[in-house]
Amino acid sequence: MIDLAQLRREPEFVKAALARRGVSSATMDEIVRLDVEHRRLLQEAERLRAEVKDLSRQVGDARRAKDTDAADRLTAQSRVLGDQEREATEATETVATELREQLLMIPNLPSPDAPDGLDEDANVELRRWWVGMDEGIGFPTYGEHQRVAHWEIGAELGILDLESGVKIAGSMFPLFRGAGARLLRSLGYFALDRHTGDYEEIRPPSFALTETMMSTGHLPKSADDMYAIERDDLWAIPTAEVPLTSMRRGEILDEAELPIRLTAQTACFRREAGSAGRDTRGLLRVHEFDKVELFAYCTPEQAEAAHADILSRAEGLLQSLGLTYRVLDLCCGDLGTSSARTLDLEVFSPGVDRWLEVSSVSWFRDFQARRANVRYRTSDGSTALVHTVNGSALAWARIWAALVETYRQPDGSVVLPDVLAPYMGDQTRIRPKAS
RNA sequence: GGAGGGAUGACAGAGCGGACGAAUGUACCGGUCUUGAAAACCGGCGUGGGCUUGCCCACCGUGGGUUCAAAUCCCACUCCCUCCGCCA
Repeated sequence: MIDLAQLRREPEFVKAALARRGVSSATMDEIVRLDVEHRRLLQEAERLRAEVKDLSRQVGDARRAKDTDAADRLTAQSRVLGDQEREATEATETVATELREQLLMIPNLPSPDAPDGLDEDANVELRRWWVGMDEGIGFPTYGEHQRVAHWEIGAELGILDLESGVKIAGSMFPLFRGAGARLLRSLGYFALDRHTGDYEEIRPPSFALTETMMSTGHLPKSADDMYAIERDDLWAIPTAEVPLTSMRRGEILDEAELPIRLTAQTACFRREAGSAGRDTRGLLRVHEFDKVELFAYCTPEQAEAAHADILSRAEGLLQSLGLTYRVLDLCCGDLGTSSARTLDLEVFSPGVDRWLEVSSVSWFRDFQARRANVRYRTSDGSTALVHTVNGSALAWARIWAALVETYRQPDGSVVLPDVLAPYMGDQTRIRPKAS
């Protein structure tokens, strides 16, 4: 949620910042109008309530003094004012609700550093990395044996069974077999082991309350992108960011605790409602995948370093796996609702000949903290909102796809990166079943 | 799923219709005393909101209701504890 006090203080600044991501000035004017109206009504309601309270005290005094006449007179007076107060409060609530609903739809102010632009074409590529780059070797050229889509490789090796997934849950729910399934498990262990020294390992619930979804900004705006279990008023989490942000919801943290750094592996569920018909083949876009997330609650001063740390860890994993990737600086229009600045990592997948988004490293400033009401006690004793930052360390499915395509050999087998050997039972190569 | 008990400030714990935003204790912060520390004593010590910055308003698990007046009474829900049943 944006800061309403800031909107009052410097409306033109806020409007200009939001205009960079396509929020109209008229929308903000309406919010300002509601805010003014709300405060006007609130003052009137509170004035009446103060009067009723005062009269009630006088009734008590009169009763104790056995002055029945005065008590009856004051009671009648208070009753009349009470009715007025109820009306005024109701009017205040109506406007407050309207204001809250509008405010919840407003995205975060983009960072001044975020590039201009209204769609993904305006994203800025910051850098690329590939194996051997540091030694002066040029961007890799991929052989014909690597120009095979992962779903073909998966079928060939018997490690990906999309048909069974469809049978069980419908399209875009993949099923992995044998070494393919173990490869996923290995990626999870590998990513967690890399970070659990500095980030506390968390295993959160996979479902969340509406309030929890509100806190990160996934609701009310993105309801169609998520799976709902209406009977129990629960939502399937689209990322571990959701439970981790609410883990300390409503708390006032000790400044000495910060930054609080957490990591969690969870399943992530996405309906992909807006993308029907796109990327339907293989693992490019799926409804369920696993992901290791890195997350931190921190002070505003710590946020930049925390963001950079998560980015370098996410990059470090891709480098260890020997995957080619690039870093994109998302333009204002392509930022997620809650984010002020996001850097995306995309791996190059030679078989499908595309860059695949595998990580989003975002800085939310106090946007989510305001919704989740997560604060910390500063050294001078006052409270302030924390900043939240997070990023995917490793998101499967797409990583899996890029791995098998990148490491496919001329004989059709897939060689596994050395770093996974301890997790693969020292298996270093996946061979076709027949051979 | 059934029966009972409970939910109050950082923690413990009182209050069970009328000056209660809330006694008391602990913890914490400042001061006195002390070479220093402890003890003792004194003072401070919830969060948010509104505006005329001194005042007002809200919050005692959540949401409704009764009343001139609700932490306190009534209803529903949630969560925690104990017991019974079922179960990975």
